[in-house]
Amino acid sequence: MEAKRVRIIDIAEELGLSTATVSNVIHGKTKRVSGETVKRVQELLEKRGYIPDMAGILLAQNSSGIVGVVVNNHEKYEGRVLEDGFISASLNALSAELDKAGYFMLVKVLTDWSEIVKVASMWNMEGLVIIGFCEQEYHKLREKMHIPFVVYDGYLKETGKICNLVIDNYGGGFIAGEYLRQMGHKRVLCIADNYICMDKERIDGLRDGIKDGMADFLQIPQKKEERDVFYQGNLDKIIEYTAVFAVSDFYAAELIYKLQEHGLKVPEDMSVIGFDDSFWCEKVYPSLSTIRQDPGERARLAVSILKEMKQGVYEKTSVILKTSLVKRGSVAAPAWKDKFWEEHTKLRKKGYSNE
Amino acid sequence: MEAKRVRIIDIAEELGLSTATVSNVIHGKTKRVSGETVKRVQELLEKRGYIPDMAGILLAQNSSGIVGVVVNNHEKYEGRVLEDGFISASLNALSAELDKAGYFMLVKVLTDWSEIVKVASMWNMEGLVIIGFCEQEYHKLREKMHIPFVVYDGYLKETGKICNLVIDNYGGGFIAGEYLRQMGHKRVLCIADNYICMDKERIDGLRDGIKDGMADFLQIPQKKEERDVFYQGNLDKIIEYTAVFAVSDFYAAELIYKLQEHGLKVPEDMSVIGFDDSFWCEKVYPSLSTIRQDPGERARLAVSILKEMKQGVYEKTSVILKTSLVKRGSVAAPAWKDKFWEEHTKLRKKGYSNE
DNA sequence: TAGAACAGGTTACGCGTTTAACCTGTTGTA
DNA sequence: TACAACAGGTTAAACGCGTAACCTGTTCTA
Repeated sequence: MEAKRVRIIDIAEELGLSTATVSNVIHGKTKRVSGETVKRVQELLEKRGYIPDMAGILLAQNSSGIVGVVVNNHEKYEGRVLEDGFISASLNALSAELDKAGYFMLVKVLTDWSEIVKVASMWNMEGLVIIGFCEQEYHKLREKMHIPFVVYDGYLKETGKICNLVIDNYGGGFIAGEYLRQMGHKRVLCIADNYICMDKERIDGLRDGIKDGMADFLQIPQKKEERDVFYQGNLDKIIEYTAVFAVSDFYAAELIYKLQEHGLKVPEDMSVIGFDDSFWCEKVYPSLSTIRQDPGERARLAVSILKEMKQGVYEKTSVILKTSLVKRGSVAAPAWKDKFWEEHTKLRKKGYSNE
Repeated sequence: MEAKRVRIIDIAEELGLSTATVSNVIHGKTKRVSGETVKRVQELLEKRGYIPDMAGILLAQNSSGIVGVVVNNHEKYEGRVLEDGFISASLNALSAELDKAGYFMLVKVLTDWSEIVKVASMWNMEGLVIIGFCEQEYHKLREKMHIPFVVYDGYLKETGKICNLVIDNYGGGFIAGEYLRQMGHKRVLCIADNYICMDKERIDGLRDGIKDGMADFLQIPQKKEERDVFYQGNLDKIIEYTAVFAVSDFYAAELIYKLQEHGLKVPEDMSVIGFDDSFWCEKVYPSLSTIRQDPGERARLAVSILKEMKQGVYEKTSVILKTSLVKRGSVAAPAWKDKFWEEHTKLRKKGYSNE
């Protein structure tokens, strides 16, 4: 079990060389070493199964090759944050990109924002990807932190010096609205769990996309049980609309559930469109139409920007990432409701005026 | 940006002490240090914001506090392995448990099994959790690897010395079968992408659970496009059964999609039960009945066993984890099909005998 | 023929922390 | 009185690696 590990010095001694030469061969600095020696060293490294010890490397060159991925343990995930569609997709993409770039990925789910500096510093991380901390004082963090970091979907009052990879929330909302309008919807509802940051922008986009149509907003609770209660009391209101734009696939799926539970069909009786394009969107029935964000592109950007920052290029501005529309099965033309609704409204107005 | 980091020696010098004393205070070895000094040191550590440097710790005590989580990049996930319901749930639970135990989690998605030793060794990891490598020669790994590891769902010919946390596949299949039988099903189909390891045991369990009922097996392709083609040709066969047990929620959801796409209702026309209890099972409609495995329990076990192994207790035997039945909306009694089928069979037999 | 250039190395040190071994002065014990 | 025990430290070595600076001998050049 406890096989003694092979060190550079072991290789060097066995060949009657110095550690420096072996190190040079390992790092391809082969100008100073004869081809013959290079070959001998490489062969023995292979034969003995030399594996570098990060402890030494860390100490000697003061960088670890670790990139930290820090995820906000927001209570709305109820302790299951890494299972969320968007988060797990981001993690998956980051894992692939970091691997490709030769970095290691250390994942840390944090409840306490202030721990970030500590973790990054103790490991001498190459960089940090910060996910899910929307409204934070990133400029204060920049001062405390002496390594590069990029932020996913930060909501910054002042930009500059902070690299923020933010999804085009307005645009996403807009194309959702435009699509719904094209499909013939005139009364659309947006459901979201808050009215700040990203959600506000998505709603604004939706309103502009739907143009002369109507786009209302309904705030739903963040906790599952509260949402269940909420839907009991508010489904009536919701079904007065012909389409719902949910700010996440998660909420979209839940709404579809509630609707179908009450005997309503999607998309026949109600169109629903989500946001994110989670893994399971195409597995469920009706498959979920959604506004896609591309985790792969964002991860590629994140890693390449971290690299550039490492080179000293700190003036990286933030990037706004484009969304795209994914048409699936949960959106259709409003079949009958609009006509019904016109009638209903007439009747109701009559009723009122008659009273 | 480049604030000089505070080292033990800085603290020591400022107080006119040796680094050893400061180190002792940090590690609570306070027998050799006066209460007065302890207090002074602690206060200065706090004031200067001392953060330990893992490089030094790693070098000095030859252990990193890192636990690696290694995930098999199986092609069936098509590059999205960390988005899988079971995998992401495991990761989430492991993240929480490792954090609680004071470990760091380094996530590595591996295509090449043999890289495991290298990664573990170069970081002097405390331990390893190996996920998704079903049939591998873990005994050979044990010889090469000089740190503890636990395996998720390994399929080992010889047990002993390897700690394998394996789900009770037979039991899971059994309770699925039992439940379907209780609901009145007599002709059940199991769909799986292979007929080895876990899947075989689940099918065996299903057969015993369904008792005198019939449980057939159908192998589906691992690649999405091939499955699409497959379903086109085989949906007819599938709907001759009254219930389907899928070996993953993923496959269950996909089947439900295919069924509903063809105008069949779940559970009215066909009952479907999955395996895993993924995040989205309760979000979709019909919500997915499934055999639950508890990622939290497994993660707790994994971490506590790794700790024990670190103490030298290597004789940890494997653990078989119990599953549980989660009744949701995708299973119901077979309403009409059985009767229809009896008629159909009679007619067919007649037809044959007459020929 | 001086000395520059270069090939092919070696030596020495730094990095931050832990820990075994050592030191010194004081008090307790037989 | 001798010396053990202990409090409260200090010192120095060790850990594995990378690298700047240095060294030696040979060949090329003016």
